[in-house]
Amino acid sequence: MTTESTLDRLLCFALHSASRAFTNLYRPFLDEVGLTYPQYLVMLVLWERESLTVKELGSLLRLDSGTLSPLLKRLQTRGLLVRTRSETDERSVRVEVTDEGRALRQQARDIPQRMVSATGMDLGEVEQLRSTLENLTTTLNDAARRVTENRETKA
Amino acid sequence: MTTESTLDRLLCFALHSASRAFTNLYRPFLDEVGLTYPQYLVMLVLWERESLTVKELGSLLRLDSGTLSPLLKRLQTRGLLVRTRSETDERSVRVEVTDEGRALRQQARDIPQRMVSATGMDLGEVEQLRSTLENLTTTLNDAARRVTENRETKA
DNA sequence: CACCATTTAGTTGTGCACAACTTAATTGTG
DNA sequence: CACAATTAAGTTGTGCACAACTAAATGGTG
Repeated sequence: MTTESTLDRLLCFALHSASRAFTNLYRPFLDEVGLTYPQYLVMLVLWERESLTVKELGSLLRLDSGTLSPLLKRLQTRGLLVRTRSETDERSVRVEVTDEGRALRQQARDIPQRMVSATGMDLGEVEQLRSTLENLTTTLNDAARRVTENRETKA
Repeated sequence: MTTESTLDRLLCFALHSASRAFTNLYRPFLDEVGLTYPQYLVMLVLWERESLTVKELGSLLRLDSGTLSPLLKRLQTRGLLVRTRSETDERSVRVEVTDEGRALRQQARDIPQRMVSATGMDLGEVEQLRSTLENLTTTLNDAARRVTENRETKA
C-alpha cells in the first residue's frame, strides 16, 4: 500500500505525520471555540488549575517563554485570562482564568470524546499508545539533555 | 511520577510532545549538516528519487506548496537542489538534487542509526510503534477528510 | 473552437517552536 | 552588605504549518 521509501521507515516521520494529522482533525472543532491547538492546551490546564505562573505552565507544556508570552498575550486580548506580576516575586507572572475563560469550558466540553472516537481506537489502545509515547518522550528528552551537556562541557 | 492532569490523559499531547522531543534531539546532528528537520526530510527523498515534482514531494511529505515553496527556495539558495519548470506541463516544477546535495548525503549518513540508538528501543519496538502511528495517521486523515467533506456539502 | 473548471506553484498573513538575547528581580557567597 | 550568578519573563529573528488567495497552464464539455 505505502510506497516503501526511506521516509516510511522513519519513526520520527511517523510521529510528525500523526501529530499534524491530529492537529488538523482538531482544527474544525477548535475553530468553533476560536482557539488554536496550543491555546486549547493552555486553556485545558487553566480549567483545572485556575491559576499558575508562566514558569509552571511552561514546564507542564514543555514550552519556553518565547512561545508562551505571545500566546498568552493573545488569550488575554480575547479576555480568556489575565496576567499579573506576582507581588512576592516580581520576576514571575501569574496567569489566571477569567469568567469568560471558564465559560468557554462548556463549549469545549465534548471535544475530547469526539476526538477519541475519531481515532477509531478503543480506550485501552489509546491508553497503551499514550503510555508508550510518554516513555519515548522521556527517553528522548533525557538523551537530548545529555547531548546538550556534552556540548557545554566541551565549550 | 507525572502529575495526573487532563494533559497527561490526552493522546494528542503525548504525540505532540514526542514529536517535538524527536526534532530537538535531531537538531544538534542536523546542525552539523546545516539542515532543519523538514529540510532533512526533503533531502532524504531527493537522495532516493534524484528528481521529482513539487506536487509529488508534497504528497510524500503531506505538505502543500505554501510550506514547500519557500523551503525549496532556501535549499536551492544553498545549492543543494535546482528547480526547473517542466517543459511538457508548465504548471509543474521539477526538483533535482545537485552534486553538492548528493555530497551532503555522506555527511548525514550515520544520523538515522544515531537517532535509533537514542530512542533506547530495539528495532522491533521501533517498527511496531511506527506501524501503529502510520495506521493512526491514516485513520485521522480519513476522519478529517470526512469532516471537511461534510462542511462543503453543507455550504 | 470557446469557455469554464481544474490543476500546479507561488504569495501573503497568522500562529507556533525555538535560539539568542535583554531586562529586571532574586539568591547565594565572600 | 556588595556583587556575581541565577532565575523569570519578554523580545527579536528564523523557519515551519496552514489557510486563503493569485496567476498561469491544462483539460473537458458543449
